[in-house]
Amino acid sequence: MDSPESTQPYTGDATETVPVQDSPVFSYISNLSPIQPVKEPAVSQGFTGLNSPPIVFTSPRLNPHSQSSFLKRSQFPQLPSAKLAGQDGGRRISITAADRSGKLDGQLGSGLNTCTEKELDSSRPVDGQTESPIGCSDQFLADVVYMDSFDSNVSADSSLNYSDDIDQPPVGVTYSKESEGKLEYKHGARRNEESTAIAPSAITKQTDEVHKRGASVDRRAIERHMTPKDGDIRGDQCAKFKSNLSENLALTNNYPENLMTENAEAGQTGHVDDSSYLLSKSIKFYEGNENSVETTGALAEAVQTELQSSPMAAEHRGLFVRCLQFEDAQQKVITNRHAQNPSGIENSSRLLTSSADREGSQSLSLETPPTPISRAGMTQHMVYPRNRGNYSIKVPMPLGIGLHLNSIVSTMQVGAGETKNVKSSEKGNFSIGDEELVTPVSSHLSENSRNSSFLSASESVLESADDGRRDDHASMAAISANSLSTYNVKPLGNPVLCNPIEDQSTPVNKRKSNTGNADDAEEFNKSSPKRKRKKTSESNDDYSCKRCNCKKSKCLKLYCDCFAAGIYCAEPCSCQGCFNRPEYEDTVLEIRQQIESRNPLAFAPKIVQHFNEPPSSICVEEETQISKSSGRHKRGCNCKKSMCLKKYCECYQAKVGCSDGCRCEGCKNVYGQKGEYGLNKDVSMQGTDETTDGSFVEKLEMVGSGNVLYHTELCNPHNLTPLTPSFQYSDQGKGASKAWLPPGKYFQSPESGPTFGVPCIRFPRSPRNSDNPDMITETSKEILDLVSFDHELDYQKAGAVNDFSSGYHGPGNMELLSGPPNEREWENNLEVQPFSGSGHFSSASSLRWRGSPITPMAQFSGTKLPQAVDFYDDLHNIMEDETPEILKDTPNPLNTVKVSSPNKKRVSPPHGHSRELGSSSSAGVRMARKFILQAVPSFPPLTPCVESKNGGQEKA
DNA sequence: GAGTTTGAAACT
DNA sequence: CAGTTTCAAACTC
Repeated sequence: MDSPESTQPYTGDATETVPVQDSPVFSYISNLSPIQPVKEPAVSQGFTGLNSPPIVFTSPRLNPHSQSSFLKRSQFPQLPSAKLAGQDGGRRISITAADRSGKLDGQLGSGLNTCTEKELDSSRPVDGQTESPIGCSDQFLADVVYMDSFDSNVSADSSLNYSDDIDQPPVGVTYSKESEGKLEYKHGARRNEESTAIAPSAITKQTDEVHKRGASVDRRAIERHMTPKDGDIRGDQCAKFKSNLSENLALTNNYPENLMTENAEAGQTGHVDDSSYLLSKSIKFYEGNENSVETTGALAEAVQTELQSSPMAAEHRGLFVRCLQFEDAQQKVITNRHAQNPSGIENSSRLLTSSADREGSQSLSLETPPTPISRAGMTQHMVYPRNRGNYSIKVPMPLGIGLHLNSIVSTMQVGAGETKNVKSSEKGNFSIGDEELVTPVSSHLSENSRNSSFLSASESVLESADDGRRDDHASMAAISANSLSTYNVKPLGNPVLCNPIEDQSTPVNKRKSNTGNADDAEEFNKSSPKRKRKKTSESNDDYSCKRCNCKKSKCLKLYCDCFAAGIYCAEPCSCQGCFNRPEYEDTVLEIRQQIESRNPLAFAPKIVQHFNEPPSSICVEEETQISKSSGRHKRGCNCKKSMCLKKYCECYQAKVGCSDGCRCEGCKNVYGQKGEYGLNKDVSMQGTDETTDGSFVEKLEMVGSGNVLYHTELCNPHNLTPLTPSFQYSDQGKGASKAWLPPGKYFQSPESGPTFGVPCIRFPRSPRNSDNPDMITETSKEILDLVSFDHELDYQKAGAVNDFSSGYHGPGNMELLSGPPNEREWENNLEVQPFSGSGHFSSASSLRWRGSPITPMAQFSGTKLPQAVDFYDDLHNIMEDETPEILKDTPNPLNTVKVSSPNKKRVSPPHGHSRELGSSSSAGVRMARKFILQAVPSFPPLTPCVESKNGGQEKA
């Protein structure tokens, strides 16, 4: 692909790179617009302010070139302005362009705009934005696509947009209004640049008007555009987008001036819906929830296609790349949809795409249809959007970040093509179940219903899962497993992971009791959960994904397995009055935040893997071989009568042994009794005894290690913690960790990877991001370590090793930053698990972290989430290079979350340890902290990898 | 499928 | 933080 650089001259990014300035183009541009210099600062600020937005944008997968270009672009919006020269700022110009540009730009731009607005908001303390920084990150993500897609041109445009946004307080401030104006505005920006680059003079006129419009635009307008057809829109969008793109490109090349015009005319009409759709999405993100990313991804695909065919492709390489990233996912999704849901049901694309698709990471959201309600069946589990409030990322993360279990599931489903119809979601309209909740929800409802569609989970795939499918999905499952806690998706490789199908099926096993009751639930669940459940359950082993049967909790309490797992209730659920549905996204998020505020670890994966331990040792017990996984329950059980031999026991249910953290009486857990755990490993462990929550956990790593763990957690909603992507870090022991996780996994699946990948971090936790420890690469581990020590302290007691709940991070980070390192030695961690006398695990080894979507961190904008693929390298770069700065810069995410680091003990950073990370141990450590700060917060955000890379590259 | 048991989550 | 209540899953019949 072309390097952005090549395009740069074209766009006139002169500001960014010296070379560009030197270039004739630059000189030309400069001549055109004297003003340029002025804007530059603004633009740069915007980005900087954003913190890591740029990073976010970049997709992990992006090739370095593209990334670099991206960065440049972002940084140098000037060109456009310069072109416009006479005009005030790049803003107007871009705006006008938007008008003209029409849809294409609009689409791309929409994402961008939102982002910019958010950025503006973020930058402005005053603004009343309720949204968390995270939202911004999401936006950025969306934007990223846009930017990437257009190399030089785009970059310029993007830059313009940002600058504009920045300049314009009003828009940025009230993001609520954007609708049309934004669309146009945004869209225009990109095109403008293109056109402007060529024929700057033409553009300027309308800019003012456009700009005005944009400022005043109403979100409503956007929503309007998002009609039911939105679902279909996606498909159309792609096509339109492609066509437009191609046209634009052609025009641009030959007749730049014409391009503007055409776009304005044709593009607008044709794509209005799309753009609006995108816009709406972006808005949502902005608000904190939805991802525009998906949309953008779809667009990107289209663009890519276009590019490939078109001569211009070379120039737009960046775009192409992005498209590729999203492409797979989308395609899959689309394919699935069509195949399964002619109607255009959406998928919960958010989830990572099948592991098979590496690229898929993004795929997540791409597909989400605009349709308000549901996406058809796609995924059983929808993950919550993270952004709102603290929640980490939403969908945007297409790639990785945001994956929740649901997403994972969905993706798997999608990949398999198995997806079945979803229940209510498809219906489009469904009655809300609960009156009671309704009140609070109601307000959101309208919007949610519309928007929520993105999230809606469809389900069912699981059931269908045949064995064969399962295999295919296995990867998905793995991913999901990872994601459970974090978002990380595992790549296919793991057989261990539960099959998604199975997981889902599990629910069946669980209970049927209420099936018929739920009023609302029934509606939602029209599909007969029972059948499915039975099938799946039967076929599957004990584990299966359970579905809830809540009657009184509205599925908004941790009593609800679905809710606890960070997934939306789906068909299989027999819940009554369920509010844990995409339609009630806002409510769900709010409640979730509340819960997390009380207990940051609430959504953290319950099962953590002990770092040191081998993934699993197999012991024969009882009839079958029982694998005693190294995993342990985060908080431990409290069984008194079941002797930990029944599923009443969470440890047993998760198929993990009881640990010292358990308070059970008469433990006879076949997977490992209380006293047994840790004996082998560490002597230190013994001392710990039952620490309260968390202490024990710390030692453990997130799931990932053993197959058993994966299955259990992954499959079990409980285990899933999409929202809180936790990472785990395994630690220092790189080798050890690796052993667990096949490196290949990380890298291979882009899907998982990038976004989650790493680390994702769990995450990505999500999902939940990510969590698979396995997923984490060494680098990630390193990062994690760094982070971990920060967090560990706080978390240790919390026990939520994995979670990243925002709260934790915040405090944790704070402490780390300000605070001294700690007392504990990291070094010990690796091999020994240090439970320090305190009984807490040693931080180092445990590294865990979690990024909960919610975490304030997200606010940061996404920091960088490492992504699977290049992620590793990037991390190094980041760690060493920029990351720290960014982290520093970024405001601390403090969160609302309370931190309770129970222990508040601090672990000393692994001075000695510093992993290999960059080679520089000490430096690495430092870096790590910084990195962590950002990373953690932003965790959900998304495309860590890219950012990291970029950062590293840039510095380089 | 109804009812009971169990233990986590939530509440006080 | 401990005790109690609420809740839903697990289990039994």
